[in-house]
Amino acid sequence: MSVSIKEVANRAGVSISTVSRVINGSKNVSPLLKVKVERVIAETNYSANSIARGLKISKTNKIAVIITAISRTFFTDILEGISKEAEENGYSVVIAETHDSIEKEMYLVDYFVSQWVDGIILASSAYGNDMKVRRYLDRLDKLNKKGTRIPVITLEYPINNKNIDAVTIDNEKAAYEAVTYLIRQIHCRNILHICIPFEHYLGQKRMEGYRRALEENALPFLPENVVECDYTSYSGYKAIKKIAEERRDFDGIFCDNDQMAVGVLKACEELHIRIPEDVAIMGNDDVFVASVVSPSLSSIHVPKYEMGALAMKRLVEVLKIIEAGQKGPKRKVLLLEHEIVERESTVKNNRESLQYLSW
Amino acid sequence: MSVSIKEVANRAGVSISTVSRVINGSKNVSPLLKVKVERVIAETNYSANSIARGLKISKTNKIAVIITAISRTFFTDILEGISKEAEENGYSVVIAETHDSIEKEMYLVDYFVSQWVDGIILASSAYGNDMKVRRYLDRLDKLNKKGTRIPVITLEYPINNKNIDAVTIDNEKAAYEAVTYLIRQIHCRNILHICIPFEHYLGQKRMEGYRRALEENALPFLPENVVECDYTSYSGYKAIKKIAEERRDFDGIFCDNDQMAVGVLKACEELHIRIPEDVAIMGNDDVFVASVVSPSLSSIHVPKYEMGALAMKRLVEVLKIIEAGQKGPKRKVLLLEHEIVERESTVKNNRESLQYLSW
DNA sequence: ACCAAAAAGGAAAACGTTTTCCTATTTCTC
DNA sequence: GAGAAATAGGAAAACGTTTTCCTTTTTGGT
Repeated sequence: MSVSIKEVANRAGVSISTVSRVINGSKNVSPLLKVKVERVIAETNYSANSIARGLKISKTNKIAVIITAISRTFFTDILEGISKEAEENGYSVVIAETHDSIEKEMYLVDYFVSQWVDGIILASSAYGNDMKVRRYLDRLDKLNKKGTRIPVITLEYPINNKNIDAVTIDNEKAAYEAVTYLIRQIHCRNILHICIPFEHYLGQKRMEGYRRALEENALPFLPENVVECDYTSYSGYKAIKKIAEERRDFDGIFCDNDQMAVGVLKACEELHIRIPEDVAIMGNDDVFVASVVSPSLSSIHVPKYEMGALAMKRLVEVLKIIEAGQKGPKRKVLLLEHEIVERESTVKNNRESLQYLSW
Repeated sequence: MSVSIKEVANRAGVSISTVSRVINGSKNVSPLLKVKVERVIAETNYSANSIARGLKISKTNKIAVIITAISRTFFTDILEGISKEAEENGYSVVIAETHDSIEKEMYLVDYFVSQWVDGIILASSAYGNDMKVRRYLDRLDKLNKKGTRIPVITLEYPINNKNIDAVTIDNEKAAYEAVTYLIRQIHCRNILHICIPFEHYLGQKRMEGYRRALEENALPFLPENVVECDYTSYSGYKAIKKIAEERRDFDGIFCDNDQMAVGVLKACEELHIRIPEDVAIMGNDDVFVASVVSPSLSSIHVPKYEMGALAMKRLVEVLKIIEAGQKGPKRKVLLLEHEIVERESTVKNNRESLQYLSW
């Protein structure tokens, strides 16, 4: 057992209160005693027990981060951003995975609340509008309200609740721009859309963008050109194989994430479809793998690191306001800029220097 | 603020003790009161404050995992293994990154100790034998000793301390087998070794394996065939570019990790070196990227998920023993089996089905 | 029916802090 | 130099639990 404040007080010949005051830099302790106490602290290597302190002051300096899975590469940069910013502000970060289960997500929120985390960063899987989801959103809402408020902020997209902060990009616009790029720059006329599940908010937004781009460029929207997949590379791979079997024509593919795009790439390779000559491919997210595969993958760059850092920054900001006793600030949805990154899957021989590869 | 045990006791018309007994399933509470209390708990949504409980029973059910960086893909499967096993045993996991700084690592250990984590899983960067490292190892050692012991277990390789548990593979043997495979199966005669830093324990072991394989197959060990790199793809890329510039001959490359191997792959592509016809390449770790790049990368498969799960299992085991009041068990070094995975970078057209790709 | 033993359940101490409340001492002000 | 004001610093309450130590009630054996 490590040494307690009592022990330090005894050794320094002062009261517990004085030691506490020294630790916390409060007023009303003379230089003499201060030095004495500090010496004892140094030689005993004492460090205040944060459990006990947490109990007393109802603050744990812990932020919970709930994501779907660590293995989803999309999150790695986000996590780096979060943890760097957290560290700078004296917070520590607890990461948990939902594996896309909304039950798990609900459980985790409750769990972390019982653990007295100071705030929650959430990449939610809660979409749809059924009873369960509504109740869950209500619960989140309550956390966000006055009283001992635990602020929540969501990543990727604004959750379906008008009170919860979010940091995100404009997903509709990103999809729109990607497809427009394929049409205008690469001159595709027949573009497949490899989707994440439709019911998901992100899925819908990207679908809207895809559609709008076609319409504005006077291209027909063909339902059979849209394939609902499930995030994994294999689902993208299968989709292309199936379409090829049906001998359908296409000259461009827009994938909702890079992971599926990699599967698409593999399928094309096996089918001896030349990329980008026969078919141009756009991914989404610009995960590090995109620049590592061959041909390297054009994608929509999402500022993931910034997204994480910003989420944490906002949380700290809100926490400060709450701590100051004021009521929580109005909701904010922070919109970050995305950007199209051209690589070999849309432009021949467009090789980038490995030097700038962060991996 | 959520409802406290006192509130529950009041509402149920019983004492705090009784509520506590119900929560913890202790003896000596009549069915009647039990039901009453349970009802109140259900309707108030009460859940015991784990901070207070932690303070009382000196157990937080938290395990700290200290790794170098989340972005190092090697750890993702490990983390999955850890978190699954942790969850099954009622532990939650806190992840922190050292970014290869030993100071940071030391700080984190102290931090987590002050946070009263129940145990620590550590992918240490502490190697070498200077004063600082020795002091640090001493400190770890003390944690592991009797008293309120906090068990520590290291990943990847046994840390230089004879008392700390580890779960690892036989790194020397793995390197030996990889190089032997290049010599015997692929008939390479001139094998480069792209290394992680020599001073690192792992670097040394792999070097030994490389050397032994050459010797046992009567091939000369040429110092200029060994290049010390720094984990990143770019360092591997540069190494090959430089060697090519010097117009040196080689027909096989063994890389200490897949990340550098990917850089090597890129360099070869730019140099119009055909893989595997001109040069065969072996990576190490079998990170998911290995099966995603083209040509796909042969590698040494390290059972990462199992590694994480096993580390956690062992920790739980030790924790149980300690909790039972017995003195900590003898040190254990758990050795897992690695395996050579052949892909296109050593065998032409050796394509694997995407179906089994976990990504 | 009586007594011992077992079971039930409450009061209060303890965990390691922070902080309020108080008293004693020092420092000003005139 | 006297009184007020400011400063130092200790004792104790409080945070939300678990658990020990009791006292009271129930059970069971004869």
